[in-house]
Amino acid sequence: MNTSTSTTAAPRRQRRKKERPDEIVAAALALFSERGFSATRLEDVATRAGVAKGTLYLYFPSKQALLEAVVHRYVVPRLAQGEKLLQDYRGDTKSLLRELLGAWWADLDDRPESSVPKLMVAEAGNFPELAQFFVQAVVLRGRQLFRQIIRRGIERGELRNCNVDHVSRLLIAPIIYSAIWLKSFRQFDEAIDFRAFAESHIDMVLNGLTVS
Amino acid sequence: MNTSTSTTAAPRRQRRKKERPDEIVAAALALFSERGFSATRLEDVATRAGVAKGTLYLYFPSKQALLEAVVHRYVVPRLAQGEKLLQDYRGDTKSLLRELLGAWWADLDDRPESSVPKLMVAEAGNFPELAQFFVQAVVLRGRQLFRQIIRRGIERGELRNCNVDHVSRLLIAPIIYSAIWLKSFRQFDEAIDFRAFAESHIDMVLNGLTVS
DNA sequence: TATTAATGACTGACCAGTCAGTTACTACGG
DNA sequence: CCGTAGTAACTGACTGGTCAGTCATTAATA
Repeated sequence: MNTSTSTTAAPRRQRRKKERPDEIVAAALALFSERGFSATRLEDVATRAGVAKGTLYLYFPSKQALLEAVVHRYVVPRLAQGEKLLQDYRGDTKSLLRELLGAWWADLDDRPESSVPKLMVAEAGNFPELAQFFVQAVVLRGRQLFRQIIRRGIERGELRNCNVDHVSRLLIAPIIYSAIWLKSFRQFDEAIDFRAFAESHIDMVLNGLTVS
Repeated sequence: MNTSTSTTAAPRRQRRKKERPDEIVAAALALFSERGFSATRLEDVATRAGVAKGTLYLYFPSKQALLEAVVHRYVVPRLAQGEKLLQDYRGDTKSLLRELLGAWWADLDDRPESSVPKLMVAEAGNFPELAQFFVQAVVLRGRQLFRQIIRRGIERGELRNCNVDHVSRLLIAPIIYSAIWLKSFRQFDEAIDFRAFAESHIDMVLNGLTVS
C-alpha cells in the first residue's frame, strides 16, 4: 500500500545532475515520436523522465530547445558515423553507398529518431530558427557527405560522370520521404515492403550511374 | 471620414449565402498555406473572407472540416483531370506521363494547394480521420491512376515489364517530397531548380523502363 | 549548516467553438 | 410605391479548456 518501506527502490526525490539531461531528452524523443511535438505536453515528458515539470527548465530553457537537443543527441551522431565510414572505406563506391543507405534505411522500422524529419517538417513553420538549425546541422551536412561519395566514385572510375547534386538528392530523398510517410499515414495507406522499395530505387539510380 | 455615403461601395453586412463557402475555403487555404493549420486562427480566416468568426460556423462545423473542404475543393478535382486525360489520351505512354507529371510539377511554384501534402503530414497525428480521408480520396486514387498508366504502357509495348506498384510510387514521390520540402525549408536550404531535378528523375525512371 | 537540485501549484496567454443579439433582405398589404 | 413584419444571415463578446513557462518552497547532499 505504501511505497516508502525499507529498500532503496524509488526515493521520491533524487539529485542526479549528470544523468538528468539524457533521460529527459530520451523521454522527449519518445513522446514527440508518439504524439508529435505540439501535442506533447511537457508535463508528460517530465513524468516519463521521472521528474517534475520545473526540473525540465533547470536543464532546457524551452520546449523548442528540447527538440533541438533531440536532434543533437540522436541525429547528428549518425552523420558523423557516415563521415567516418567514408573516410575509412577501402572498397568500391557502390558497396559503400549500399552499406550507408542500408544502415539508414534499417533505422526506419525501429529507431525513434526516424520521426525527426516529420517533426521538423511539421514544426518548421512555427519555429523557423529550429528549421534553420536542422537544415544546417543535418540536411546540408548529409547532402555534402553524399556528394563526396559520388565524387569518389567518379574519380575512381566506378560511377559515370553525372550531376552530383541531383544524384545525391535522389539517393537520400526516398529515405526521408518514407520516414515522413510512415509516421503520417502508415495505418491508412496500403502496406508496402519499404526495404524492397528502397532496393528498387537504389538499383535504378545506380544502374543509371554505371560506367558504360 | 464616414463610409455610409452614397455609392454602394462596401456595405458592412451582406447576405450572400451562395458565395460564402467558396470565399471562406479560399481564405482558409491561403492562410493554412502561409502559416500552417494549427497556427492559423479562425478569426483571421474570417477576416480574410470578409466575414465574422461566427459566420464560419454557419457553413463549416469545425476547423478540421475547413481543411477537408480545402482538399475537396482544390485537390480532388486535379485527380479527376488526370483521370480524364488518361481516358482521352491517344499518344504514347511516355508522353502521357511527361504531360501529367509536368502539369502537377508546375503547380508547385504558384498554386497554394501545393501546401496540402505538408498540411496533411503535419496534422495527421492530431486528426486521424482527416489523414484517413486524405489517403482514401487522394493518395490511393492518385496511385491507382499511375498504375493504370503504367499498365497501359506495358500493354502497348512502350514500357518494359516492371513492378507496377513500385514504379508508380517512384514517379509520384519526388513531386510530393518536393512540395513538402519547399514549404518547410525553402528559405534555409540551398536553392535548386526543381524543374530540372524532376526532369532528371523522370528521365532516370523512364530510361529504366525503356523496352530493350 | 549551506548549497543547490528538485518540486508542483499557479499565472497569463491563447483560441476553438457558442449564442444572444443585430440587421439585411423579402414579401405582402395598404 | 411606400411601410412594415417576418425570417434567416450575420455578428462578436464571451466561455471553457489547454498548457508553456515561473517561482516560492522543500529537502537531498557535501
